[in-house]
This record gives sequence, structure tokens and C-alpha cells, in this order.
Amino acid sequence: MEYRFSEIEERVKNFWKEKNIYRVGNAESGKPKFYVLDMFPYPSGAGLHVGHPLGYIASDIYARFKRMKGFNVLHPMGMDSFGLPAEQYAIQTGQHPVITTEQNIATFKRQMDQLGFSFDWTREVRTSDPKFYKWTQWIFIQLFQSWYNNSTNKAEKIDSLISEFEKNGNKNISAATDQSEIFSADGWKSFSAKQKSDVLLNYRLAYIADSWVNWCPALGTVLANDEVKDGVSERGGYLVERKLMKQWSLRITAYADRLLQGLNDLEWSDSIKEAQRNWIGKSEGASVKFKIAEAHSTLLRRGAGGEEEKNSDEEKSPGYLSGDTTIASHLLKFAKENRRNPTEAEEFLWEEIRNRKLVDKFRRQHLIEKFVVDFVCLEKRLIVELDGAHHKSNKEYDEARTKILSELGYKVLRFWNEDVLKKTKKILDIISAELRLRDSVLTLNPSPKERETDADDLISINISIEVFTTRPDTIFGVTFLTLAPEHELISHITTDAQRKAVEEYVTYAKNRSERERMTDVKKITGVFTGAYAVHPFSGKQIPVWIGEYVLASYGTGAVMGVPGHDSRDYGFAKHFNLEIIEVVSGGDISKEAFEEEGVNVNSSFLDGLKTADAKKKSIDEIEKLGIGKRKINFKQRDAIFGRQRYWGEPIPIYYNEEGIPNTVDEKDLPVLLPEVDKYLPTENGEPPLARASNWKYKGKYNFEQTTMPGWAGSSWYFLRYEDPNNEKDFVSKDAINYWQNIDFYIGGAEHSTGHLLYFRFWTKFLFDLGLIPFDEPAKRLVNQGMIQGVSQKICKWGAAFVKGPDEDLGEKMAITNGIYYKHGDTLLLCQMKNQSHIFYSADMIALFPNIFKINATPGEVLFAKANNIIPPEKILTPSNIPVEFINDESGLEFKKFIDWYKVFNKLNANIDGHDKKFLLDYENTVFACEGGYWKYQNGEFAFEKLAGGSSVFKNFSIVEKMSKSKYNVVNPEDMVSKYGADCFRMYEMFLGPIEMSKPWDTKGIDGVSRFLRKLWKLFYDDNGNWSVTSEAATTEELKILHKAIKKTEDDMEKLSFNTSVSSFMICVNTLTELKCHKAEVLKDLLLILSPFAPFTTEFLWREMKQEGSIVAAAFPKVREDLLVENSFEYPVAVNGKTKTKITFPLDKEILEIEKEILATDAIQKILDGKQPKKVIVIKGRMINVVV
RNA sequence: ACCGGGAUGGUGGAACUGGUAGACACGCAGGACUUAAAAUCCUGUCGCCCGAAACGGCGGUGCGGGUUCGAUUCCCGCUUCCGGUACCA
Repeated sequence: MEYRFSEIEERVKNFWKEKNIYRVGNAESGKPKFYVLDMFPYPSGAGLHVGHPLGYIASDIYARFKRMKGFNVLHPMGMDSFGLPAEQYAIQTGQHPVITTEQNIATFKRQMDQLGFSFDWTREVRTSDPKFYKWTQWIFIQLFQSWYNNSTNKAEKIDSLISEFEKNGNKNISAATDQSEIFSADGWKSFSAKQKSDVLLNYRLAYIADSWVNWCPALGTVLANDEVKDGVSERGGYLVERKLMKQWSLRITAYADRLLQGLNDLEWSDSIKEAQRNWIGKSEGASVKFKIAEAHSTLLRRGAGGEEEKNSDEEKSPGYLSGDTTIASHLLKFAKENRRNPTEAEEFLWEEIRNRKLVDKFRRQHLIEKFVVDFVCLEKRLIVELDGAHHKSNKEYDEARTKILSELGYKVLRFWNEDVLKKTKKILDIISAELRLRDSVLTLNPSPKERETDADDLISINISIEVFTTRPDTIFGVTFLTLAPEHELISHITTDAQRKAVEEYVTYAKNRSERERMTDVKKITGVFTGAYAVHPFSGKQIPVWIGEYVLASYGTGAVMGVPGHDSRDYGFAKHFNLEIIEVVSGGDISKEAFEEEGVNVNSSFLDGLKTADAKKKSIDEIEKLGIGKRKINFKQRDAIFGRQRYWGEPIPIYYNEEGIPNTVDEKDLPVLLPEVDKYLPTENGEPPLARASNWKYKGKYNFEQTTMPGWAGSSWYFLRYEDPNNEKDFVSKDAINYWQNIDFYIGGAEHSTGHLLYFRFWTKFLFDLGLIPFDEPAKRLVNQGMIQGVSQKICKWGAAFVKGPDEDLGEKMAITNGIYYKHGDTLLLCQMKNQSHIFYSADMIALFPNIFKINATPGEVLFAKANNIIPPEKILTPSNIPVEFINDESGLEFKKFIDWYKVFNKLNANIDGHDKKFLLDYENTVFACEGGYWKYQNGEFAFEKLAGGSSVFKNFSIVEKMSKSKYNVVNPEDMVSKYGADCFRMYEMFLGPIEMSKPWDTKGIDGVSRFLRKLWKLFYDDNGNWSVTSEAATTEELKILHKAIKKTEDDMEKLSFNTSVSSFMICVNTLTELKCHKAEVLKDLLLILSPFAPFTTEFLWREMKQEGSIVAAAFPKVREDLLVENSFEYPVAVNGKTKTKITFPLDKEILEIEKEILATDAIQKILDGKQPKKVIVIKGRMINVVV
């Protein structure tokens, strides 16, 4: 027969199905196990594109190879089926995400099966399947019920912590915790249930806390730091704002050190390991407090009515302080000193509140910024103040105070003491009503404005600034301190003289976008606060500055400036002319900062010490003075775990009558996603699950309303494949003991700091609880490169012409920073990479007077900062258009494109991203082309000519990530129907090393297609007749075969699939030349090819009447004896340049070779009578004659 | 800016631990078969030079140095591209 791949694929598929060939058993197979896993895909609506299969093909080849090598191979596939796109689609269409997801999965599976992957679909897992997420929820419960014991360095059950509390309080506990104050066993026992719960939350690995998050109002959800790019959401580009919310978080920081250490033993790529190390970002050093000189300490007004109660929250739990934490302790002490007896009214109202006549939690005598207020509900930002008679005389002060608190976002209710006692119910009603009105989710207000102070009411407080440093040894080199512009103490220490400058600078820094900071890194900015700090050892006064190079989010938001030994401090000091002192010798600090280690000088008691010793000594001294301590800082922060979304796993938590979070009973799992009317957040900003009616636990308790993030299911899914249908356990002991962890994991490098960290974290946690026998999920990890698409772009709003006077400037800028094409001598520039500058020609400016609103002389080049002249949305942007409208000869088929464009427009009003704008206003869009513009006029697009231009449209292409929104997706189905699955598989492998990214290009696929037909011809002659013979093979033929076997086997472990494909080609080419149709050779050839081309080889295997399926056959053994050569053709070089080749037996003595070589004519001729200095002979390699 | 990985013919790429640079393909050119096309097959294909040819000469793996008998491979200094991180004190 002829090579008809579609028929072959059909028949082979049926055969495999009949035989259930890919079913994988467990230990009963008696074989050693091998676990090969792909990162499972999110089943998007676009289906698979040619980039997806790259990793799947590689892992499939590897899995098939391992199977042939006698392993019981687990090679499953599943779906990461919770995610935002399905939810977005549901929001737009009202269709339940279950339905969309189901449809998408069906497409994905069909496409995968076409490619002949050896997945055992009976082991499929889907993260959105309740049978699966039941166990995701179960693991969450385990996290909630655990704490991290630093003494044993592992997670333990929370019960062990509670029993320790009962015995000794928390003084002996060393834990990963937010709990900072100590309590005794009696203290613990005296706590209320709510208090106990709050304390335990500070220890649990899954905990709830108020935290600042990135809130995206448009998506109605919280985004992780790595999902926010340049202040907008990565997906969709919506604005993101900082907001304070109650959030479920996972205490991954407890594992920071182990996640770091564990990397050393993994067979992962260096780049991924390095990325994880940097992400965790461990640095060792010290924290040091610098006192602000007395004269600059702020004078603070004492709080009105500020009574301090012994058992107030502040004392027990500083974690709840909402005041300025640095001055808090001083203020609290002050409040105590000025204690007065609580008024009857206060006592009374407190009792009323405590008896839970009000739902929300109130705190008493709480510190807010600089005031102690009587009662406050932090969640709703409601303050209740009670005034006695003496306050009546102080009206102005109260008003000022109320004003400041309102600016902070608080509502202040003020009542007379007498009224509280007489009209209790009414007052409680007012408070309740106010509480109901206030949103529990609050936006941060701008920093409080300073208020006028009244000298009579001032007190003086000592302020100190805490810094973190990795070089405490350079402490004598400190000549200034720098604070982040956001630093909370700035307003307290700034002198009046500097206040204006500081305010201006802080405003400037706040308005600086990420992008601006990115583009001018070298720019040094800062301002002096006017205040001085005192050096703890020398007593010298050192200025305190503010600089945007200091980040508020890392360390303490303040650094000690050591310009001699830190390059950023050096730049800052040079720029502002600050003192630079050398304290470590070895460099030349007049030129640059010396950051290496050396010997201390000018450093008092550290003089003469080497850096390492100086570090130690300096920290010892710092600790002695009580102004700081040894400290390890991590960049990594705890992972926020709650999402304000519908399409995710519900968090298995409910709240009891007292508002205490409890876990749902295991027997009640899974907590199913409730039905809702809409998939949007509620009008009050509550998550979508709040829409569910009658969704109560045990009929009365409220469930947690946020859901888990996308990475929850993927953090443990690999375990479930081992035992996918177990209803009693997340995975059985038997299965886990047999299959263990992943031997070979493959996926994209973009998950290096997300999924790959969380998945290691969960594995370590499950290991700590003794649930699994290993603490790393994947032994070997390979990252496949991205297959990029070639997108076609056109320019809207026309393009810019760059002409003289400085041709170079135009061309160079365009080539390195933007996308361009040339039109004669004119460079047509479409977009600058950083978008900060765009060239426009005067012609263009003249053409669009309404856009540019400036005058220009024809021929002039305008070098314009885009946002100065044109509103940002009018900036010229290239836009992607579907590849199918591009004709190789004539460029864009404009009419066709426009027809599509109009229709598409109407259908896709809700498309994400910046293309949305492009698609929505085609009537206002102008398309640039060679020599003119297409403009929309009178209901049609018409061409408007510039002088001498043609109307041929010029598109241009660019290589970028394949994605639906870029219209550059190549569907594997098209490739499969055109060339066959085997050809597609082999071609993707032949493209190059799998780790490398490359653009998709079908140019070379014909070569692979020819190869398969050549292979076929070894089996069938030109007339389609079977031509395989049973003759014995010659040694030559066997040699060729075994060379290929050896090469394939070696390449397999290196995953060098591109070179194995070429060795198959060599083998088939040679066998064709030799006219070899011998079964003895062809049988083994099919075997080594079968991992790559499973359909064709299985078919021919059956035709050869071989036993069983080729999938289950053994990989052929290499006959090394055939590969041993007894002679070698030596390249002979003179001075390293190859001149000739001579063959010698391999066992010939080196000395003899030397002799003979020198005697040959060729060498004699080159030597030309000269004596060789030296002859180098390396057996089986080469010969070099040195003259 | 830092971290990681690259840069080899017209193109994708190959070259084991320092040992014949350009395997295997694509494309291109010429030829065979064919009425023709497709398909297939054969020949050539890093550049320059000499020549009828050569198993001739010279140069050549981003650039500049170095180590070595010998460097695509190792070292130093750059340029540039891709990916990651975001001034981490």
C-alpha cells in the first residue's frame, strides 16, 4: 500500500483502544516504576496551539522509551480547569463555567489524542472536579490545623501547640509566627475563645489576617504581586489599587530556608534554581536603630480622653495596632501615665458592646495614628468618642481631631457621657446603623496631613529609625540615613524649613510610575528632611535623607548610607555632596564604592579586623547596646490564598456565632461551589459567593466567601494521578509508596517562581505530617522553550516618517527600540519599545491637525515626548491582525480584512487588552500603508494618497508569544491533517533542542515528511507491494543499524531529540542506498523509531506480523561488538591546521605512528626539510605536527 | 541595574570531557524522468583566491585580547539578543 497516514492513524488508534494499551497498573506489574509528568494545561477556549505539544511530545517520547526499557511508566494528563478566563466568559455570557470548561476539555483531549500521546486517561485529574477539590480542601484544613515548629524544623499539628500553651504559655515556643508578645499558661487560660482563636491564627500555616493587597475593581479580585504589571492587571490591563482586606494566607515563609536548601539536590536547570533563590532572597545581616537627635523629635499632642486600660488590646497584641508603630509604645506609656478612672459612661458602653449587642468588633482605648480614641471598629473604620463636661470647653481641638481622623477614612461619632447612660438603646442603634452603612473593605487614604499644634498640649517623644543592613561591619562608614518616600516617620521628623521640599518630593515620588523608574534607573533623586540622627558609636550627627532608591516594602524601608562601600549610597552621596568615609581598605573610594571584603580602618574597635570578623564583632556590640540584633531577611512574603472569585475551590471554613473561623468537618467535604445568579462580585464588593442564597453550613453558619487561587490544585495534583479514584484518602499509602515522586517533569519556565515554589512547599508540608515519604515533588525538571508565533501587524493612526536632518538618529532608534519599515529613504516608524518617544513627520502632523494640535514646517522632524503632545490613547500603536489576511505577494488583503473587522468588532466588544480599543472604534481608525492612509469616510474605507505614494498596504511581521489575542495561533490539527501526526511529532522535535525558544516555522517540515515516506519505501516498493525479506543482514547493515540504536539511546537521556531524528535520517538514507529490505534490520529500526512515530511504526509492526503492540516491546540491545572499529582515519594537522588524513590500526603504537607520519610524502612536502619540534599523537583522535 | 541562557552558512540547527567546524534538514542552483506540472531521483551549495581538476592556498563559529601543540568549547574585557527579577540595603 501507499503511505496514507490518516488511514494508518485511524487503524492504529482503534487497535490501541481495543487493547487498552496505555492502561497503567501499580506495583503488581512487578516492574520498577518511572513517573513522567507534563505540567497540565489550562483548557482555554482557543484549544491547543503548536506550542503546547512541544513538551508533551518530548515527555511522550521519553515515557515510551522508558517503557521499552522495562519500566512501569506513569505518564498521565489532566486539566488545570479552574481559572479566570472561564469565569470572565461566564460573566459576559451568563453560561456556567462548568459548561465552558467541559467543552474546552473535550477539545483539548481530542487534539491530544490525535497526536498519539500515551496518556492513561483513566487517571485523568481535573482541579475543578469536586472529587478532586475535596482533597485540595482537605489539605487546606491540614494547613489550618498545623503550625511550624522552628525547633524541630517541621510543621506539627496545632494540638501540640495548644497543649504547650496550657502548660507553659508560649515562652518556650520557637515558631514561624506573627505573635510577638509572650503570655503565660494562666494568661492563655484566661483568654476568651475569640482571643484564643486570634492567637492561634498567628501560628497556623493557613491563617487570616488583614493585609495590603492589590485590588482590581474591574476584575473584582485580588491579584498576586506577580500578576500586576506596571500598576495594572497582567490579564486585561485593568487598574489595580492598594487596599486593606482580610485575607487568607499561607505561611510559606516558614519554609523559606528549606525551599532554599532543597534546591541543592535537585536535577533542575540552573536558571530555575537561581530564579527561586533570588525569589526567596535570603540575606543575613543586622537590624540597627538610629536615634533621632532630640531637637528633631516631634512634639505630639496627647489624645483627648485617652485612658489606658490595663487589659486593653494594645498591650496584649501589638499586631492589632493601627497607629504609628514606632511611636506607639511611647504614646501608650504616655497614655498610662495620664490615666484617669474610666467614666461610668465608658464602662457602660463597653459592657454593652462586649455583650455583643453590636456585631462588629470594637477595640477600646485604641491608638489611631497619633491619637488614642475611646472606641474603634477597625474593620469599618468607625470611631466612637465619649465626651465629658470638660470637653465642652475644647471644641476647636475636638473638631481638628475629628477632621484628621476623617481624612484617614474614619467616621467619628461623638456622644455625651450623660446620653450614653440615659439613651443607651438609641445610641446603640445609631452605632449599628452607621456600621451597616460602612463598607468593610476600605481604600487607603493619603497620608495624614499635619495639623497645627498647640504648645500647651505637646509632649516630646524619642523617635528612632530602624535600618536593615547586610554589612554591619561598615557601621563607622555611615554618613547619612535614607528613608523610602513612603516611610511613616517622615512627617514626624521633617523640620519646618524642609517641610515644603519634602512634601514636594514625596508627591513627586508617589507619582512616579514603575515605567518611569525603569527607564531612568541612573537618575538620582532625594531630599533632606532637615533632621539628624545620632550615630550609636561615634555620637556624630548624621543627616536623614529621603530617596526613591530605597524601597518601602523591603527590610525596614530605611537604609544606613555607607557611601564608601555601597554603590547606590555612593551615587547618592556624590550627587548630594555628602561625606564619604573609607572604613574597609582595599579599594579606591575616590573613584567608586568598594563593595568587596577587606580589612577595617577608621572604625574604632573594628580596626584591623577582616570583614567576616568585623561583622560578628559589630553585631555583638550592637546587641550589647540594645539597639539592634542579628537578623535574616527574606524577600519572599507569605502567599495570599483567598481570591474574590467564583471559579475556584471554596475555602472549607465557616464562622461560628462569635465570628471565629472553623474548619468544615472532614465528613462534610467537599464544600461544593454554590449556584449564583451572576458571577460578579456583589455591589458592596463582596465576592461572588456572597450571592449564593441559603448557603449555610449546618444550616446556620456562614461559609468563607473567597475561593482558592489558581495554584491551589496544581500544588498537589501530581499525587492524585497515583491514585485518582480514591474516595477515602487523597492518595493511598500503597500507591504513594510505589510511585513516589516525579522522576521527570516538564513544563514552561514561566512557572519558575509561582507553581514550582508552591508545589515544593505543599510537598514539604505533606512530608512533615508524615503523609508522603518524600519532601521534593520532582527529581528532574526540564523547561521546554516557547514556540513563538509570527504575528502580522499594521499601524493604526498612521505611522511616523523620520527624515533627515539626522538620519542616523532615526534609523538607530527605530532599529533598536521599535518596529519599523523603510519606504524609500524614509523610515516609517511604528512603535518605540519604551513608548517614551515617538517620531512624527510634519506631513503627518499636517494630515491630522485634530490629533496633534501643533504647527510644523513640512520636512521638519519632530522628536516628541509622546504624552506631552498627544493624549495617550491616541498614541500610534501597531495592532495584530489575523495571519490569514496576509497574502505573500500583495501584503494585506485590505477589503477582506475590513469586512472581517467590522463583523468581529460587533461580536467582540468585550475583548481584553489594548486591542479592545483598536477594535471598537474602526470608524475613527486610520490605517497606514505605503504612501498613504486608509480612512473611514461615508460608510467605507477609502484611500487617501500622500505625495507619490502607492496604495499597496504594507504589513510587517514580528515574532512573539503565540496567543489568541494576537491572532497568530497555529493549530496543530491543521498540521496533522496535512502531514500526519507522526510527521508533526518528529518535526517539532527536529526543530532544535527542546529548551530553546523558537518561532514556529513550517519551512522544514517537508524534510521530515520525505523521511517518513523513505522509511515506508523500505517496506513497500514503488508499486505498493510488501518488499520485506527474511534474508540475513550483512555486517555493514547491522553496523548502520546499531550505530543508530546507540545514538538514540544516548540522546534519550540527554533529551537531544533533534539529533536522534537526524540519526534516523542517516540510517534510513544509508539503508535505502544499500537497498536493504531485511526484516532483521527493519524490525529494530521500527523499535527505535516508535517513541517518535508511534502510528507508522505500530502499523508496520503489525504488518510484519510481530507479537503484540510495539508499545509494549523491548528496546533493542546495542551490539557493541559491531561498533568497535579496529582502525581510525587520523586527521593530520601541522601547527593545528588539518592537512591530510591517514588511516592507522587503532592498536598501533604511538611511536610507530609518529615515525610513519613523518615519513609520508604529504608531511615531508609541508615540512620542506625543516625539523618538526614535536609530534603529538592522541590515540583514536588526531595527530598534530608542531614545526 | 542584577541574575540566567544565547550569538555558528541564505535558514533551522550539529560538533562527546579542548582534537577533522558546518552533521541532518530546509532553501537555492543545475540536471534526470514527464507533453507539462507535482512527486521522485542525481549533482552542487561557508566565503575569497588559483586552477582543467585536486584529497590546492587563505580566511572563517558576535567583537578585542589571553592560555594551549591545538579553542565554537577554557579565561579576561566588550557588543547584542532572549527570558526572569525589579533599585533587596
